[in-house]
Amino acid sequence: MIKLVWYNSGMTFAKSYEPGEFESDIYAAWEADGVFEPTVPKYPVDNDGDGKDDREEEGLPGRSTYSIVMPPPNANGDLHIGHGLTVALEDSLTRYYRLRGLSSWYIPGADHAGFETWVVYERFLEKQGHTRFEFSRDELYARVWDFVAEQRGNMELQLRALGASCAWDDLTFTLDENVVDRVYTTFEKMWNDGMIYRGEKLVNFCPKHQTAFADIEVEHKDEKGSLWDIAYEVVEESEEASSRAASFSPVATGENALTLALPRSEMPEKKLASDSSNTIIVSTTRPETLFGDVAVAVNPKDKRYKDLVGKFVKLPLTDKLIPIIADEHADPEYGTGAVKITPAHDFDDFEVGERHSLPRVQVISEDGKMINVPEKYEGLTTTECRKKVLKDLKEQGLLLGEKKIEHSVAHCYKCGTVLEPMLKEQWFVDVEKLATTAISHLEKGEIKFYPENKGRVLINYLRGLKDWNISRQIPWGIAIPMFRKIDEAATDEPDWVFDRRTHLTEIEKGGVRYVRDEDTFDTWFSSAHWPIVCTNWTEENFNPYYPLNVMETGADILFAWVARMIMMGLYVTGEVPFKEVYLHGLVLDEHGQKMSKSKGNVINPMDLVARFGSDAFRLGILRGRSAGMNQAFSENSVIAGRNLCNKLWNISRFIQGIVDSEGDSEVSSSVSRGESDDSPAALRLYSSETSESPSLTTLNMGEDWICREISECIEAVEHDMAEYRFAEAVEILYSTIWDKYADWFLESQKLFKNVGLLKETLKTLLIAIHPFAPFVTEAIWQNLSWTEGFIATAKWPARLKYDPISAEEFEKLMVVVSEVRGTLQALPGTGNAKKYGLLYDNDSLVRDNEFLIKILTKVPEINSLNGAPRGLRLALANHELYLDVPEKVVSEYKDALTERIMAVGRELDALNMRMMNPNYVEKAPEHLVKETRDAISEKEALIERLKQQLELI
RNA sequence: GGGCUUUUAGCUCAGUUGGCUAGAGCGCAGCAUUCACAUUGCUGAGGUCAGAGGUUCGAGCCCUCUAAAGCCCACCA
Repeated sequence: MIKLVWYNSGMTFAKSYEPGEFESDIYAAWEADGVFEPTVPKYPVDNDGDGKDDREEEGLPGRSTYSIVMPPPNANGDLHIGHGLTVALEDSLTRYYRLRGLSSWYIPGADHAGFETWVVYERFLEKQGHTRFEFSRDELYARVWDFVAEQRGNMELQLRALGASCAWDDLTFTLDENVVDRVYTTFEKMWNDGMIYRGEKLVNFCPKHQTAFADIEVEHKDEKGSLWDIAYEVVEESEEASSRAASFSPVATGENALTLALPRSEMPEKKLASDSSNTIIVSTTRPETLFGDVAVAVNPKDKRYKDLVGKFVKLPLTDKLIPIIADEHADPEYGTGAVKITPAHDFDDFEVGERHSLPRVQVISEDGKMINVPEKYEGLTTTECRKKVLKDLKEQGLLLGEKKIEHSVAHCYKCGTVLEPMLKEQWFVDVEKLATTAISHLEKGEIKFYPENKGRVLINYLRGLKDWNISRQIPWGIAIPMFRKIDEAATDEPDWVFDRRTHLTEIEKGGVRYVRDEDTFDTWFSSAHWPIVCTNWTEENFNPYYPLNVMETGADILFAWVARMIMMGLYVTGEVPFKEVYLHGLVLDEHGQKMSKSKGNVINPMDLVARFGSDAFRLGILRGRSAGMNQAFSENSVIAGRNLCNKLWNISRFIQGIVDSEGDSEVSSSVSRGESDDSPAALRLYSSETSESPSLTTLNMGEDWICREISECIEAVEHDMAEYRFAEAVEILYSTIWDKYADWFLESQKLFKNVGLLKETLKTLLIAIHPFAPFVTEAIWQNLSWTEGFIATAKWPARLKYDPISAEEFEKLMVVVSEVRGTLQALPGTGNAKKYGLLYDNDSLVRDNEFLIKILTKVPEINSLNGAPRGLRLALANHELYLDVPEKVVSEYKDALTERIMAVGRELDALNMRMMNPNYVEKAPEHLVKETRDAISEKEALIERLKQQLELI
C-alpha cells in the first residue's frame, strides 16, 4: 500500500493548512490504491463453480452495499455550482457509508446531453463557416463524438478536484454501448407491448434548431402582443349550408347577427354602419395562420351564436368556406366568444380538430416560411406574412380592431426563439401503464422522498401525464431503431420495423428494403435507464447494487428525470430503481438571486476550490442548506469552512507536538466494534452504539466531559446522515471540534496531558468529519505519527467511555470560568484578567481545580478566603466565590450589578408565573415541574446574594 | 384556475413527535496577544419568531384566516 508519510519523511506540520499542497497528491493516492472500489464484487462471481452467484449464496443480511449514481454532468462542459453541491452531497454520503463499513459504490457518469451539446456544436460549426446541412447524419454524429471526446477530460478532472470518491473505471457515458443496448431492449419491449406509436401530433418546434421538444423543455414567457378582431363573412351558399338555410331568416338577422357577433360594449358605431353583411368576428393573436383555419368555433352554450352553428364562413383573403362549429373550447367571456380553429398550428385547435374530425392544413413550414397559401403570401416569413395579412384585411375592411394584451409564448429554452407548434410525425410512448404502475408503487411508500412533500407532488404530476414524444430531430443522440419500408410493392409488410442495426441507414429484411428513421431519442428516454445501466443490472443476474440506496439530484428535474427513472425502472426490472430520493434546490447568489451569466453573479466552484480548498468549498456549500430549498450561497461560508480546516490542522499540529515531546506512549489503536442490523434504513453498519472504546482511561473531569461531548456528537451525526440533514451534521461537528474540543478540552490539556486520549479523540473527530472534509483529514492522518492506512477507509468511531458524573462536574466548572471571564470583562478598566485574583470559601470545585481554572481564566492567583468576604461576589448560586477587587472598583460596578439583579428578577418572575398556574403543576410532566422548582430556588438564592453584594457597596 | 414552498438577529439559515430563558455562521462592538492556530482567543450588543384569532398547563412549532415573496403545472383564440 502506498502510504503518504510526510511525517516520516521529515515533513512536519506547517503553521497553516495549505490545501493546494496536498489535494491532488492525496486524490491520486486514493485512486491508485483502489480506495473508491466497492468491496462486494460488482459482477457475478462463481468461485465454487456451482453455477450460482456466490454473492447471492452468501446472502447479504440487511444490506451491506451502498450504491449511488452521479447525475451525469454534461461531458463537454465545465462543472457549475450545482454540480459542486451535488458532489458535496453525494460524496459525503458515499464516504460516510464507506466508513461505516458498507461496500460503497459511487458510479460516475458523463452525459452526451443531446440537445445541449448539439447547440454548442452547431455554434462551433457556424464559427467555422459551416452548417449542419452540409453533412450527413452519420458524419455529424462522428464529428460531435470527436468534439466531445476532446473536451471530456475537463469535467472528470473537476470532479476529482471536488474529491468525488467515485469508481472511475465504471464511468458510464450516456452513449456507451451497454446504454444503447439497454435502451433498444426497452424500446423493443415497448414496441412489442404496443406502447410505442407513431403519430402526427403538434409538437413544439424550434425553427432555428430544427427540432421538436418535449413539453417539459419548453419555456413559457409572458409577452406583450396584440389581439386582432377579424370579420369572417357568414355565407349560405355551400351545399351543406343551403339545406339548412330554409329555417334561417337572413333578413331579420342581418343586423342582429352582427350585433351578436361583437361584444356589445366594444362595438364601435361606425363599424356597424360600414358593414351590413352577416359576419362573425374572431379574435386572434396570429392573423397569419388564418390560411390554416378549418373552422370557427363558438361555445355550444353561447346563445348569441346558437343559430350560426352549422353555417359556413368565407375565409378572408381566400375563397375557402369553413364551417361554424360548437365546441367547449370557445370561451364566451373571452374576446368575441368566437375562435378560429387552426389545428396544424395551435395545440388547443389541434384537439378541437380531433373532436370534430377536421382536416389539418399546414401553412408554415419547418423553416418558418409560409406554404399552402395564396401566391402573394407564399414563401414569406411568418412576421412578413402577418404584416401583409393585416394590411390586406384592413384594406378590405375586415380588420375591426386591435387590442394590446399580455400572453404567454413558448420559447426555445436554449436560444429563445419563439417555438412554432408544428405538425410532425413523431414517436410517442403511451404512458398510461407506466404512470399508473409508478403511482401505485409510490402510494405504497416504496420510495422515501426528502423533502417529503415531493412524493405527493410527483404522484400529482403522474396523474396528469400526457403521452411522451421521444423523437428528436438532431443527429447527436441514440438513433431510434426503427426502419421504414421503401419497397412499395411489399404491401403485406408493416410500414415500420424494429431493428438494432442503426449503424446502417438501409437494411433488408425478408427481401424487403427499409430505411432508418433519422430521428434520435429524447435524452430523458435513455437517462431514465440510469440506475439500471450504471449498476449493470440484467434480467438474468442477481444484483446487490440495485435498487440504488439513494437518488440524489436537483429538485428541478423531479418530473423530467426522477419520474421517468421510476417508470422505466419498474417497467424494466419490476422494482423501483432507488429506495430514497434526496432533492437539492438551486444554489442562489448571496442575495438570493438566481445565478445567471447576464446578471454576472455566477460563482464558479473551481475558482473557490483553487482559492480556499476543496474541503472549504464542500463545508461551505453544505452549510445552511436543506432538502428541496433554493438557498443563497456566498464566499463567506467557504471562508468559514477554510477556517475550520485550518483549525483542524492546528489542533493536530498541537497534539502531534505533545506526542513528540511526551513520547509516543503505548495506546491501543484498535477499538473493538460490534455489529447490529437494526440501524436506520436496514443498513448493516458498523454500529458504535453498543460498544465503547475499552483501552482509554479518563484521568480528570475535562476528559470525561470531552468523551461525552464527542460521543453525543457522533450519535447526532449518525442521525443527521440517516435523515439527510447535512447542514446539521456539519454544524455539530464544527461546534464540537472548535467550541468544545479546541476551546475547552485542549486548553485544559495544557495542564494535564493524557496522550492516549488526545490521540484517540483526535482520530475520532477526524474520521467523523472526513465525509465532509476528505482532503484535510487525510492530509492530517498521513502527517500524524500514530495512524495507519488511509482515513478514507478507516472505521467509523466507537463511542468513548466516560464517567457521566465527572463530565457533569466539568460543566459546572465551565460555568464558573465563564462567570469569572464575563465579570472581569464587565469591570471598568482593561487588562482585568491579569490584575485580580479569585477567592473561594469552602468551595471544593474551585479548590480542587485551582490550576485548571487559573489556566482557563488567566487570573494570576486563586486563594482561599480567610476571614470576612471581600471584593466582588460572583453571581453564581451554590458557589462562594469573590474576585479580589478593590472597593473603588466594586462600587463602579454597581450599575452593572443592579442591571444583573433586574435581569435575574425577570427570569424569576417568569418561572414563578408558571408555577402559580395550578394547571401547569397538575398537567405538565413531573420532571419539568421539578426543573422549574429547582430553577426558582436557584434564582432566588442568586438574587439574594447579589442584593447582599449591592448592599455592601 | 390547480398544486407546492417560504416569512425567525443587519445578512444567510437551524430550530426533528409542542417543554425555549429562541440558536449558529458571517457581520458589528469591546478586550487580549512570544509559547497549536490572527484563517486566533475572550466578552458583548442585536429577536413582540410576518400579522390576527384559536387549541393547550404551555405555541416559533398544531388549526383557521390575512398579508408579502417565490416556484411548478394548466390556460391565455
